[in-house]
Amino acid sequence: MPARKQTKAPPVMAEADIAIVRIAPETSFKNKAYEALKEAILKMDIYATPEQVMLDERALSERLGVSRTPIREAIAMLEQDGFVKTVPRRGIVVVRRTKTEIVDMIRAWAALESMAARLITTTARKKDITALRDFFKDFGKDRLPQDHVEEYSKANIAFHQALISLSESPVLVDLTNDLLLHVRGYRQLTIGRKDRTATSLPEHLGIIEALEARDTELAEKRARDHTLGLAAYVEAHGQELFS
Amino acid sequence: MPARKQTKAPPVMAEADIAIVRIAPETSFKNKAYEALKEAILKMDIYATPEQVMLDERALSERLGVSRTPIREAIAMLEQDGFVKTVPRRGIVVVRRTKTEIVDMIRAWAALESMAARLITTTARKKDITALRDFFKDFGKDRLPQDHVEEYSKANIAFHQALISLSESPVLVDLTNDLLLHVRGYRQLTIGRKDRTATSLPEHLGIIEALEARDTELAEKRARDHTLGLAAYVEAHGQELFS
DNA sequence: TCCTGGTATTTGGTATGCCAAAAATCTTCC
DNA sequence: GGAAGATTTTTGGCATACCAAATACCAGGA
Repeated sequence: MPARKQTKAPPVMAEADIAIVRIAPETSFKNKAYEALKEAILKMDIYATPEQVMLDERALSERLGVSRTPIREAIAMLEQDGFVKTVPRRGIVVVRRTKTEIVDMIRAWAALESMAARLITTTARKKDITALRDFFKDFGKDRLPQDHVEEYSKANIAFHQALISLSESPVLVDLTNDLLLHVRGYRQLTIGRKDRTATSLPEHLGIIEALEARDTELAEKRARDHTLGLAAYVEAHGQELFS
Repeated sequence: MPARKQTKAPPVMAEADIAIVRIAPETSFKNKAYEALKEAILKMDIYATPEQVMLDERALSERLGVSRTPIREAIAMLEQDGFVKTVPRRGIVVVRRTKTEIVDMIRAWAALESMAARLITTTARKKDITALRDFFKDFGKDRLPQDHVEEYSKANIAFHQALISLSESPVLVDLTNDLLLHVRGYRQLTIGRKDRTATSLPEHLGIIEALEARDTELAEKRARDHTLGLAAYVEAHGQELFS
């Protein structure tokens, strides 16, 4: 049996020199494809176009410069996430949610966030809670949220995510983020549009106050009612937002 | 170019005769593998063995009689579910949850279930709510739950799932089921063991009563507190249950 | 012109084979 | 006998080829 030639130079370097960077698993193509496709799907406004958006394995593999195999694995993952649905010999379709489904998701979000609020009152540090106000420091009497809907919407999302994070519950954080990704698919519904924006800020501050006061029940209720309010809003005014 | 021979007989049948059965997409190997592996993982007691359980793509493909491709796709899906974690050139390991993680999951479960309870008070039919009692009809003064822990545990799970279903919220149902699958991994913790079993039944009945009374706040509170009680129990007595 | 049979093409599903990194095993030299 | 080093084996990652079902497309006939 012929010996395999060795081209690798002997490692003469000194050990334990710099903090080992964990070698960076250099994400596989599968994961890269997953991230790329996920971002692409989230970026596009799937509710804007009349006909459903389809994906093509081969086209994607060419665009991303990899074979179909990792693409298919990425698609399988996206399907688990509910972003995509592959129909046997038809194609891969980007899932469009109905108004009912979105409302349903927002309710679940409300449930998770109210639990987060509950937990926060018992574990979070005062300064971290107070820091939540910073998300809205750019808004006030002289700069109304309803006059900067886009910007306020971003602050809104950031606030909610920061809030959940304070619960220090990975499960709540992950589940909520997943839901948020789906809900945010609706561009037009920038998380409570102009008319809701006005009441949004005071409610947020109310939540923060309850958290600071360590009033578990009140914080939970306010967090829940706030998000349920959004659900009700979408349910009532959602017609025009959906196809 | 040679013509492809046609073996299909011409369909001379009368249309609109029998209800077309939609052909049944005959789940792909990928999905079959997913289901099979998922069930296998849930069936095994991963917390019983000292060393972590590993899966081998090739071995699995042989066992299931399919190639590695569908197996890998199934693995990718299971990884999304959090049941499995594949380490690049090491292997595929069945994820073991820590006590903290389980407690965290139960809290999320509590959040979702309390929201379900809330919704139920406003939408469910009286008879459906009352039917929830049936799950415990085999237990009473003469047949205490704590004397039939295994059986009661099954009724327990069934009750909770039926409860959530009554909310008619697919999102709540799906999210809860996913969490349940992970939580149930702990065989030893048969969802509140003997000592908790005693208080479990009355609490369940309390939830049902609140639902029947359409007392939204109370139902929510009872549902939440009941499950949070389990979380607290696991957090307090979980040491001996985990490695 | 429009329908019809049928072929070509498209598309996801699956099987295989090879690669490189790691780990396991074996060699060899001190 | 032990340890460093080379080799084999294992294992997941990826590319490729082929299949069958579904569809698109096209020619021929009423």
